[in-house]
Amino acid sequence: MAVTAHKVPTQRGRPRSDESRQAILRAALDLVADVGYRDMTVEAIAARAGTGKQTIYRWWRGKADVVLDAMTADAARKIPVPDTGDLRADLRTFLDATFAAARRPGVIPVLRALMAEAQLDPDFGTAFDSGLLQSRREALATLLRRHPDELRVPVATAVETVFGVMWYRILTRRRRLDATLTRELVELFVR
Amino acid sequence: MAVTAHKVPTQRGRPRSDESRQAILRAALDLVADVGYRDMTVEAIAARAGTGKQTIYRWWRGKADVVLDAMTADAARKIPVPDTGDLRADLRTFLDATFAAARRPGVIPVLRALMAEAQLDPDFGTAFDSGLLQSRREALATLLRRHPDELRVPVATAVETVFGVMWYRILTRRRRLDATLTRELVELFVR
Amino acid sequence: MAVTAHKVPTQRGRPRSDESRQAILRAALDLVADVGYRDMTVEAIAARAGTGKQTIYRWWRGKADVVLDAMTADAARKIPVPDTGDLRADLRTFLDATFAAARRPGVIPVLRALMAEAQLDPDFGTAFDSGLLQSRREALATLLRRHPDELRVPVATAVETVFGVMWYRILTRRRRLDATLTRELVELFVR
Amino acid sequence: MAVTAHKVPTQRGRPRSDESRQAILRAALDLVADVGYRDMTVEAIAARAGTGKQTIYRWWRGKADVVLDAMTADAARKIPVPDTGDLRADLRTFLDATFAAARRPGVIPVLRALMAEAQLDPDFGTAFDSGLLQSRREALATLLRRHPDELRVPVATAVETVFGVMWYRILTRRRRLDATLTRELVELFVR
DNA sequence: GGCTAAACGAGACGGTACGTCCTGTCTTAAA
DNA sequence: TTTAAGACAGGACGTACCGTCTCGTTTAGCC
Repeated sequence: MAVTAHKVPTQRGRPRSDESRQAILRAALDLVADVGYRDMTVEAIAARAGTGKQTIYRWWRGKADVVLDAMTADAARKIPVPDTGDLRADLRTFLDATFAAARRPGVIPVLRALMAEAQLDPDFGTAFDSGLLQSRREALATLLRRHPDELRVPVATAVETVFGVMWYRILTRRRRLDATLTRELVELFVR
Repeated sequence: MAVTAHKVPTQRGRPRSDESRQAILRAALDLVADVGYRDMTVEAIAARAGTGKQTIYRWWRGKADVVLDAMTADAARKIPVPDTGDLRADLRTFLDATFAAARRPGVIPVLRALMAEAQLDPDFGTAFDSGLLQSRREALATLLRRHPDELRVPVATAVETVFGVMWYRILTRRRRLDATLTRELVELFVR
Repeated sequence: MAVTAHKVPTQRGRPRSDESRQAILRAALDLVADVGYRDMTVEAIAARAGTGKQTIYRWWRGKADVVLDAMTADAARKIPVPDTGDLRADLRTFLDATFAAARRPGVIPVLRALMAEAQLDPDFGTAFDSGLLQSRREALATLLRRHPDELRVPVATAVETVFGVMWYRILTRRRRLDATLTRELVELFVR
Repeated sequence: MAVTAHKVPTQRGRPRSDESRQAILRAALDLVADVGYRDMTVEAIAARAGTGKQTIYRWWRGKADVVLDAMTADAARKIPVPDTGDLRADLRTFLDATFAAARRPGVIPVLRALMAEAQLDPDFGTAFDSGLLQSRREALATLLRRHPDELRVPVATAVETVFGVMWYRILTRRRRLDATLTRELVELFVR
């Protein structure tokens, strides 16, 4: 077989600095915690990261994109979809893990900021929904679809309701996402 | 001696112009519809209303406050809390009316903007939650508390879940708030 | 002779408050001293005088007018034009008195403010020149005109030169207006 | 080793735009002529120059500074100090040139504005006096100091008196600065 | 090792809105 | 009719960021 190198144009010029990239993501998360998302500016991110503003605009579309990237990059957020054959147990496991992830320090302010930005910037809203939100919905839907007969409502409705109450508590800073809520939701949805 | 000496401090100076007030509220709603909440500025509200900026800042804390006021002032938003003794019927009536109010033209963009602002501005968030949101929760809670034994979950959880799924659909611009959702929710919560 | 009241139309309504008038003039002078003419506002004058802004605008055209009024009202500023027959003596007396008046506390800042305003506001400039400045020039001209032959330059030039050096020192906050200057000027102009 | 290690700190960032600088100075002079110094705003300068307001505030302290810069930058204002050995001739030459410079179109309104601002803003006053005014005084003092015995008054007094009458005519918009005044002043000061 | 090219930091740029301040006018009740 | 009070439309202030640009510098692959 012929070896055609024509497809990789061997990038020229100085490569992207991963050091800067990480400093920016780190600075963004720090600033959300320090001054809040609203008062965090691209200039402040650049200043704290020790980079130029242009470096941020070169790789992201704005501060919302940076924060979303920082959040997504956090690999520890992976939540497994259990499959023991027992819907109640699987659902309980999934919800406990989901809520635990949201309770990790610093996560809720970021989620609130991202959801807010999604309302204000249509493009970001689309990206946010079809990215982070959709992946969560898919995970839960996959779990629920294995036992459709045991549910009191269609899978799609169940998914929106579960994440609905979760986001409602996050956005209104009301009650915690804890085991009690898990128990109540399991009881609610499973026949 | 008779009671009523309770000081009416004889207002001094030129009274507030109700004409300006209404022009401002109107301009704000128009602008949300025209350019979106994010791109609406206090300057633009003042310009369209034919007032000075100072008149806005004198009576409101910022554009979010104006929009909230404009929305709240709309008296047609009153949703009655039915009490026929039949939980399913009452709940169905209440949800249908609630969803219908939300579906009125121009309402959803405003709700999205207010919820976004509530995330970005802590003070506004508090005002928004303990105002508009709380009044809705109270209404539904009042309805549900009449039949605690027929619910699968505590009243508080039911309330948050119902408004959770409603807001989730609003914020993610997903499926409509319609009779189907009403039916599913009634089935879900009522034993 | 008959007493006909027809010429005094017996003014109706509340008479002008002289108390307010004096409070305003006083407040204006105080404020020039406290914060400087530039940072003195009509609002501040009204506030310090305990009057409404309208009362100021009803009787004066702006803060410059108030200050000019306050300065002019100060009757102690009257400078006599001596006439002993001795030009040198008369001139010396006049200049000493003129310089002494200018040296009184608080006078120079006010003069500087008025001359500045005269540059910025053409109307005020005209009023200022044909009022305060002109009366001073007339006084000196009257004095000098009695001895035209003893002067090295025409009266008009002498007048402008004398007040020129006086104002130059005032406006540039340079050397004091004192007896040395008087002596030098007398020597300069009188043959 | 050779001397010259004296750190030229390798300028960083985008260099100042000389195009913008000149556009701003030009716009300022135009506006003084068009609407007068008082009604000229920084915003209008920026608008006419096609720059941002920040660019003005980055390099000048306000409109007075800009106008002073524009006036000073005009190199044609250089007035030589003649030295023929003949005081009367030298003085006449100097004064004629000085007055001619002041009579150039557009100059007097600017001078009046600057002197006014010098009264209102203490910092600007200091800068103005120790800059433009001082350099003029020095020039004339240099000329006069060569012939102290021929003067009727001390050099310092003569200087202040000459510029005094000049400024008095400028500020009161009275008689022109012309050859007649030159002749009279020479006659006045030179023994 | 020199050359080309992209990314980098720095920071000035044109622009926009901010929230404040003051102007001069007005509208009220009280004197 | 004037007064104190204070709201009003208007408009400039000086600041803060936006997103873009233009510098000199750095770091890579290629010849």
